[in-house]
Amino acid sequence: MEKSIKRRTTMNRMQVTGLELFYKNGYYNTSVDDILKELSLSKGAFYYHFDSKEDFFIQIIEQLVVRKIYSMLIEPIEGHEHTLDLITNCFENALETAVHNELDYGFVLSNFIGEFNGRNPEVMKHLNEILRIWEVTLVSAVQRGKFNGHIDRHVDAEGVAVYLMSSFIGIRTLMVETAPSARKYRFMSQLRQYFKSIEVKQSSF
Amino acid sequence: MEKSIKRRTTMNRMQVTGLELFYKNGYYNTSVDDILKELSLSKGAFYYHFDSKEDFFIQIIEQLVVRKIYSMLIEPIEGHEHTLDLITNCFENALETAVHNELDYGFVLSNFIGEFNGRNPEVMKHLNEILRIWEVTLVSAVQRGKFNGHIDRHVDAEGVAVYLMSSFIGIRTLMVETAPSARKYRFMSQLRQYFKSIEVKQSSF
DNA sequence: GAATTAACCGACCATTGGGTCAGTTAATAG
DNA sequence: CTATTAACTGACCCAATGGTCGGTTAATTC
Repeated sequence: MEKSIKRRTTMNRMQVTGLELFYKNGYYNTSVDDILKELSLSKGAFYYHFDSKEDFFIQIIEQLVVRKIYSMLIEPIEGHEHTLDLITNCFENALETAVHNELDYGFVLSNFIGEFNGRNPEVMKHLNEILRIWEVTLVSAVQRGKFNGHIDRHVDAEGVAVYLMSSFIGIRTLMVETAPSARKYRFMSQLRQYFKSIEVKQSSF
Repeated sequence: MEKSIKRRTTMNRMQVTGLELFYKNGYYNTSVDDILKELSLSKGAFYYHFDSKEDFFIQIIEQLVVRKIYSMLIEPIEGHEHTLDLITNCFENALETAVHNELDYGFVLSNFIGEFNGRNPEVMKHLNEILRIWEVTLVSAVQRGKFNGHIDRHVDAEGVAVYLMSSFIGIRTLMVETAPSARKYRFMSQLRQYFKSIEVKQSSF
């Protein structure tokens, strides 16, 4: 019976609140006390469960962020036919949560990359790992599309993946402050436009 | 003789070093002392010239960041003909500095947006202002292209602008850690692909 | 060359933040 | 019922940080 229910519950409460605050205020701008105050818990409780603030954060990434990103950005793309439709829907859904100002894991990702890049290699290792998996997923999705005859066979799958990741990360940054809904709509239109340009032309005669 | 030479020189030195460190370590993770140590100057000197750390930062944005972004991302686009070529070249150049790990103002921008969003409205005001100008520049560039007959007249200029900004901000984030040169190359290829899809088809008969 | 002032020094202050630890409480085992 | 242990408390430590202020130095002015 490794790790009792109570222990797990408390750790999870801390992680959930921690992620919320880290997302809102940034890692370096959120103190352990801030999180504890929110939960009416003490310093002792925190350091009983976690080794350090950094250890705490890495566990948040592994427990919460990775899983959520998997279910939002990875799994939905691992379907079979009509790759580009899958990706379109996936982005559509992921951005919709952003419109409603929910805790959005796509942005959490690019946010944290910005904050830790060049400062904390340990944390970056974990964030890069997520990016890598996302990239691999997209690349093989595109290759599948080429194989299935939906995507032009001259298309560079790696290129498409990088372009998709870029635009997604970027639109998430842009949606944070100004007119998220309008920007989402415009973004999705252009994404479809771009997709049309790499599709196999059905009737070009 | 408002603001003597000496004053200006010292302030500028502080700002340049400040931006460097803010870029490298983030705003909240860079102390005033860090900057001062670099320059062998004292606390007194700093608070003689600036009201606060925040005031200091805002002046950096206005003096250094805004101007640099103007010259890198705004002015090069304000040419006349062949809009899409202008934008392509502009992005190409801007990303090239990133490859060489130079202090890159495009990324500075998205970096700081991530750090200040929802935390410091005063600073965000300035950052959003830059984004707004960039957006306006891109929108009118596209409209010019439509007018000149280089861009398909059905194209949504605002949409293209948002899409371009997104992808640029995103690729800058992605280029920071992994294979910047390869990613830049792939990105530019896909950008050209996308541009082809909104160009006026020269010979569609 | 005395007076004024711009530019700068560095000791000091209050607060914050990560982390420690001796001790308390509550559940569980024997 | 007692002993043990898991879970948690909160006072304390210490280094760092933004900011203050009285004082010094060097350039300018008269």
